[in-house]
Amino acid sequence: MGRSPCCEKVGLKKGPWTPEEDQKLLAYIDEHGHGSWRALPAKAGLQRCGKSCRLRWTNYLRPDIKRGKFSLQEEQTIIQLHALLGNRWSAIATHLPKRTDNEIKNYWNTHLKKRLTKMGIDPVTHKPKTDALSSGSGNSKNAANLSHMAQWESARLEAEARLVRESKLVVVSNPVQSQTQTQIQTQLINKSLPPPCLDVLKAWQGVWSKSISPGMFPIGCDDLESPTSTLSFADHTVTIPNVVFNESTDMNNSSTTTTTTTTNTTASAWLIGDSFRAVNENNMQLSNIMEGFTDIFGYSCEEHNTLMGGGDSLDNGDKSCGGNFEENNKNYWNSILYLVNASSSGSPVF
DNA sequence: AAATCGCCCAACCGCTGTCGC
DNA sequence: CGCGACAGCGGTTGGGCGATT
Repeated sequence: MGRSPCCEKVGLKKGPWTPEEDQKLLAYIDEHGHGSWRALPAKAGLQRCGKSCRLRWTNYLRPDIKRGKFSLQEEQTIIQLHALLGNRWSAIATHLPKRTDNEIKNYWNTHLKKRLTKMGIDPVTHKPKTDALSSGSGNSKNAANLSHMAQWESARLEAEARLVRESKLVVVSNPVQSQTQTQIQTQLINKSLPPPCLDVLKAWQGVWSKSISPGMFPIGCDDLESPTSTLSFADHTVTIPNVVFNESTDMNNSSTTTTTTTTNTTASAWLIGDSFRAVNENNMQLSNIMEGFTDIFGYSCEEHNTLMGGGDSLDNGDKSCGGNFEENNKNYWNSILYLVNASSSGSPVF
């Protein structure tokens, strides 16, 4: 690996860029394109290394960069994709037009990560923190089991993400196989594979319902405060296209169709909200947690029921906010798959 | 008003992957 | 195949700035 000497060269400037330098770089790229980054600084009359120029251009000067506050939908996308991809910021950035990987990384580290942590969710695994369980209930066996399950969940999630990616690749590259792949994809969705976190959340419910008495909450939730957002619920309502898979049960035909509808929802939001709600609907602190989720994901359970068409997809006798795990599962993957499908075909990830 | 603290984010560092010779 | 040059990526840093004491 020949590591370039780059900025180690004497006389090259480091640190913040001046408006004059920006102007030079912009003018040069505007006229010639960036070409070789290494050769650019000399040609553009800049006392910078090529790497610094590239970074300045890609993270700041590029004309198609959107700056400023992240929208709610962008936040949701980041959280969902981070659950799938981890810290692969460039991959995540390909799904957020006009946002740079650096910006997304910074936003995650300074905002989203903290908010999830504050709500008792591990920002790495996107699962409820298990230490909260052990310290809150004293049930170390359950906590250990959950920890174990979390590991399996992580492994499985990775495999599922890979499957989805591969499916996408095949769809793009091989139209003959694409139908089969879509079937696999659909089977994946319909086989009641719980969405990420769901197993743990279900178990978590069990632990909580057994061990938590009113007013007693795990560490990490005790000091939970309402997130700082001042948005109203109405403001939170966002439109997220929801891919719906309609699978034919005809085994000879095995046809699978995919249609796209638009609903005001995102599946993972009410999944998690549901799990929390199921623990103890009357607990005040729980409602704070729910507020937190509502703030992060954009709407409440009640909203979800309304938005999903009066609870048609959720009822089946279950009056809680979506007790239907299969439905949750489908919607979670629909949501992820929408992101996948919505991405450009040239995405390096999918 | 000054000092301190904490947050944010642009920029840097160092590693890996890719490509051409 | 091996090597070097280069681009790209993710982790980390540190300066600026607003909030708090």
